Amino acid sequence: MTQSPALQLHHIENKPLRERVLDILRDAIVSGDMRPGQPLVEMELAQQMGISRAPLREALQILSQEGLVETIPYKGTQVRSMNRMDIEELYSLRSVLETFAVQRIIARRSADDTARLRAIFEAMLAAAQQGDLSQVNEIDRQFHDGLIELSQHHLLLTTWRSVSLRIRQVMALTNRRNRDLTVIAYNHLPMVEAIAAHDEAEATRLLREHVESAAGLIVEGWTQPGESDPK
Amino acid sequence: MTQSPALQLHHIENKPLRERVLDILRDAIVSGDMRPGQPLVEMELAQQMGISRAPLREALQILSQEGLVETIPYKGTQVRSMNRMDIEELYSLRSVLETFAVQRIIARRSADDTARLRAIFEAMLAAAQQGDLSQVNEIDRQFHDGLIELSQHHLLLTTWRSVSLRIRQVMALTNRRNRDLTVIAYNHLPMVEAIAAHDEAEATRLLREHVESAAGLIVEGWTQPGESDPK
DNA sequence: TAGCCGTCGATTGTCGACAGTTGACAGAAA
DNA sequence: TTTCTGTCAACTGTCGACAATCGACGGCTA
Repeated sequence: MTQSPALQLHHIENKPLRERVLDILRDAIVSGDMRPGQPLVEMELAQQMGISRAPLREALQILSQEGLVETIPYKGTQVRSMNRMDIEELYSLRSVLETFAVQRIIARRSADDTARLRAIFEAMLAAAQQGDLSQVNEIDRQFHDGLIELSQHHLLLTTWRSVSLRIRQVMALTNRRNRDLTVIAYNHLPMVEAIAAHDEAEATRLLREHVESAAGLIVEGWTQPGESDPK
Repeated sequence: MTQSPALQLHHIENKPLRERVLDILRDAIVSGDMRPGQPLVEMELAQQMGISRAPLREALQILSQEGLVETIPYKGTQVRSMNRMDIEELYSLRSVLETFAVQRIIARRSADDTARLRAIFEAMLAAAQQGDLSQVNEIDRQFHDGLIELSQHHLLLTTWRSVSLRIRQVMALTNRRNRDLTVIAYNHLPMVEAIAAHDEAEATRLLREHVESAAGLIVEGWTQPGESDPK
């Protein structure tokens, strides 16, 4: 028998524990629930999740590679703390990567691309008009992730993931004052239009400006959280 | 007692097994001793090195994050194979990262930086004149690593490491015809001079050209090794 | 009192054994 | 034959126990 017809059972996925643990911990870190400097004791976490240390350690390895935690052999692991320079580096590299993505998008001149970006912008605007901050943030993330994806550069995507995770962490740790959400949303429009117009110079200029202003807002009021500044 | 005077004992280092294993495997891969597609069976490797599977697995995790091997849950790990597109992505991202580094170096306008680059160039030229291919390659690596280091951007350095490892692998897997070594060496001189002259436009143009020609040489005669091309 | 050194608890590193998953193969059913 | 199903071997995933390391504490000696 091939298959009884209409009944569609959905895929039950069986990830290794390591990956489920990874998702949980990563989420806790980038959401700010686990704060910089917080020690991650293997036994403790494993017990808490009801698993053994092996898969937990493997998850920590990966987080370490992603730059979210810091492990010192024979000493332990803690959530990585960031100082001003880390944040500047983060945002400057982000700017470089996104610029590269935009250049590739423009070079391809695909109408689908601009349509998708426009759609994301519309969604962001709608959320902004309803004053839904977290939704705006979520869509903003989609917008920038979208730029990278549309560039169709797999290695860039991989590299981006690691940078963007830490940016999310930084944003979660920053208590932003509520600026006007619709202004934030409209900030994205010129960039979409520049891409649609295949105007590389303008698009990259706008992007750089966009990222730099974002960085500025963050760096400005730092020093509170993970004090790893002085020496 | 503080210390008896002149006797200098050098540091005996005690890395976890995981890291020593990592170094060995990484080296075998980027040197081309382990070829793309080659399966890495945990039990086999562990036995061969006389250790247990735990630290070996942790090393494989990291290699996987570095993009040197590919792991599929419950199936296994193998040396990652690369097709033409992978190589194009590798070199295009490399170009972006190095360009960024050069811009930062120029912005800092440090005489020490240019002195160091000049010194590396001199060494490369000397090796080239003696026809020492592997030495030229080694110094070429130092040159490009040097650009990244001099940019004083820690996150960039981290990102670079992963890209440069895979580039080394690609180069090791390519049977280059022996071009004139002194020509290769002299190719680096204009870039050093452009940096010394703080001429950003020229420096980035030269760099892009440099990387693109390198990529061209590789991509041209590919298809031999890790055939993961078709579908 | 000041400096050295053994001891100890907490935590990470490593190991060997067992459980679960996969793909291939052989044999039963149609 | 062809299709399905049980079985098996080769792995990877997970576990609990043991070994090694580190920092701190406290006693010993000068």
